[in-house]
Amino acid sequence: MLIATWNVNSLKARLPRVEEWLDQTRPDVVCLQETKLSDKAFPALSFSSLGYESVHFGQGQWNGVAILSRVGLDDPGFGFADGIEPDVDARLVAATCGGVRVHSVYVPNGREVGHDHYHYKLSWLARLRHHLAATCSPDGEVVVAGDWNIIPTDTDVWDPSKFIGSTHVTPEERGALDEVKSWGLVDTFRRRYGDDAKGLFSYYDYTAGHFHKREGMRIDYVLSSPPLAERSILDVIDRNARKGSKPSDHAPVLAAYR
DNA sequence: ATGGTCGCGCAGCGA
Repeated sequence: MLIATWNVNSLKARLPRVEEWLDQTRPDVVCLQETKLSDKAFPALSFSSLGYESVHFGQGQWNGVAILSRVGLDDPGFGFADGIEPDVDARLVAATCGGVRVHSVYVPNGREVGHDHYHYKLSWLARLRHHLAATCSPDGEVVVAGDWNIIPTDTDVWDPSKFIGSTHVTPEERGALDEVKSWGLVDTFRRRYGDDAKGLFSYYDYTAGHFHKREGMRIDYVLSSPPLAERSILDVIDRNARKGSKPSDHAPVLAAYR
């Protein structure tokens, strides 16, 4: 089972690159973020012609998440199921694919430390943990994959000194991520490569040649429940997909299980 | 050179 996550930064702008990549890579399941499409505009036919069932949760213009699967796609879930008021944004969609409960997440950016959007980010992560606890068990096969907008450790960014006082690295954000992980999710990528493996990034700002200078951050990851993490056989970031014409600013991240 | 790029949608915000 090969599962991928990719923030495509507009599926409308990225569809040719996504189709090419699906054809070449043939993952079993793909979590997409930032489709920036309404559900009506989601190109389900493009994916079905490549052999993928799909589910999309969008709002148009901003956000929007999807799951593609060629190993079945059942019991779709849209947003939080915590019985509180609905999330204002389309940032979470779930489905069962090949026996795995898969979640595609687009964690709020936070904008600035202390900003309303920063508090929204922290509460969103707390709601995600509650959502997981209410809808599935870490004793089962669970994947939560997406754009987390959090740099888990200083190893996951090219120059931590550039991020002092900014979002993505604060103890509050890292603590909120740790709370989600402590429900029962493993970052198999970091476990595989160890804390001394540097320069492995999933996101590079479009500006100022950051990609070519390898100035990026690892903010996209596939987290796995322990039974799946035990069967992990591969974790890679597809850097090639960040190259060429009209790339997303994020690279796809892939995880495989035996 | 004190910015640098995208995508949205058509000004300026968000990332």
